[in-house]
Amino acid sequence: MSSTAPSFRPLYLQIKGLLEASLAAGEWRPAEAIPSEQELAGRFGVSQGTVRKAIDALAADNLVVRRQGKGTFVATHTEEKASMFRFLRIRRNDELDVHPVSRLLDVRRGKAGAEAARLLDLKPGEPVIVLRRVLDYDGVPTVLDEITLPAAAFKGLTKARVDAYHGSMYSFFETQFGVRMLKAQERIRALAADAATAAVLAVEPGTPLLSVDRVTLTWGDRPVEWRRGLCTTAHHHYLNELG
Amino acid sequence: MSSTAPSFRPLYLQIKGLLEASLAAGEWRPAEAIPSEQELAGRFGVSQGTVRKAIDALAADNLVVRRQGKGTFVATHTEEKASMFRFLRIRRNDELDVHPVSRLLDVRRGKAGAEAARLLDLKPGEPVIVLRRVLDYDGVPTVLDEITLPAAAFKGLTKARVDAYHGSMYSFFETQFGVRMLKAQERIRALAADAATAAVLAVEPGTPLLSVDRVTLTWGDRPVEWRRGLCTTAHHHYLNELG
DNA sequence: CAGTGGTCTAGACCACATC
DNA sequence: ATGTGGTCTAGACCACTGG
Repeated sequence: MSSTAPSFRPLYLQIKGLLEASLAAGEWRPAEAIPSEQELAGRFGVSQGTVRKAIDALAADNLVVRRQGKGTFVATHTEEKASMFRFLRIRRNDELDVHPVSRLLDVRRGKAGAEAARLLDLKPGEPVIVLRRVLDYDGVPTVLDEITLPAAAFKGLTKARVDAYHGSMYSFFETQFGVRMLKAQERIRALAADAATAAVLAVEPGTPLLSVDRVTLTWGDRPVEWRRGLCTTAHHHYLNELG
Repeated sequence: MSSTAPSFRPLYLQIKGLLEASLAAGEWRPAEAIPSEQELAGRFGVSQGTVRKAIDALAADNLVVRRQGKGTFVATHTEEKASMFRFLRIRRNDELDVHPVSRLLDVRRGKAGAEAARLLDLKPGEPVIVLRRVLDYDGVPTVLDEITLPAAAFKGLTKARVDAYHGSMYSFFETQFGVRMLKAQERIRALAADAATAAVLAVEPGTPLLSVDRVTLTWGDRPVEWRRGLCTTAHHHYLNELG
């Protein structure tokens, strides 16, 4: 049915690329259903099986969620109840899946330093927004996060708006600014707590902490968040499953 | 063609289970080709497409490697040139993919303590083997590993045999003892270097170190290795990609 | 009931490796 | 030339959801 492939990629990967482009362009909003496999097959002039393989690949990338009997939906950070742990790797040592409570300390505007510029692909001096917050696990301060965002993508972000929002940070970014976090890279080191950090986390200065540097990417592998988390590990740890 | 499904799982998952059982039983040796899709389809009385889906799932689990034009092969730790980084997450800060050199310090036999017994699913006091080694990156000692193994699964393991072997630890375990490492869980904490560790890693006592506790599983999710790695993070970090 | 995704089949053809 | 995995198709039927 289809015209012969112009490029040298399998047809289903070309279809996947087209669907990705539509997703990135916001043709279907988060949590919305995309057209049925039959309809897409007709639109692209390929068989349903080929569309199916394309959508399977999108689902494997967490871009889309299949629900039998209902349809295929654009993935969202808002309604990820169980899979919220995809971007939340800190666990209690006893493995209880307790959700932390976030306490926002402050929101500041400033200019990108050398490191922020490099990691966020900005020029030094471009405007950034820096959020600081503490994650409490069972009331115990455990993680101090410093979140650096390119101001251009988050116009109008204020402490009041964050405080007013109920839900995860990534749900906030997605619903309020249309910035969807797709994947991330984390680099982990150990360092000694400085005085200020020690005070916030209620530990002795010099206590070894986990330092988790995360760069988060959106469509087109564009970095849109740099986050440094400092974590006490007396009662918690960072969990990683190696498939 | 096939008799109707006796259990209530999709046919391709049942086929996958059968293939897994054959793999676990060693019906095909590591690096060996498994039968072709056509032959397996005939053997199980299903279509080739169904066998394909089963094998796709096995490949996604890293149990098997597909090679177009050649066949499908039992995965092995021996010939993983690029993907050796699947179980090696420590990188240089400048991102150069330098392979470390392993220096084996000693091999001791002992009895499982409470922690080893719990993690390896043994009774306290059952015999274990403990290897200690240092990983040098560019000649700089960076990681001190303490590897605890259930002695029952590694009969005849001696320092001389490890020293004589050329290749990765997991390749050694696989080829010499038939123990294949399939997946692992890592729990990461920060702690201060004690005097002995500091000496080995050439840092000051009290220096913050990354502590990586890994429990590695073989067929049937049976734990067969507990490894604690202590890592300096002045020039290296632990890398994790979040899909 | 109709519509969706999920499974299974059978067959055709393509791409790659080997002899 | 042959055999392998990889893609694509068309159609049948199953399982689930919701009116």
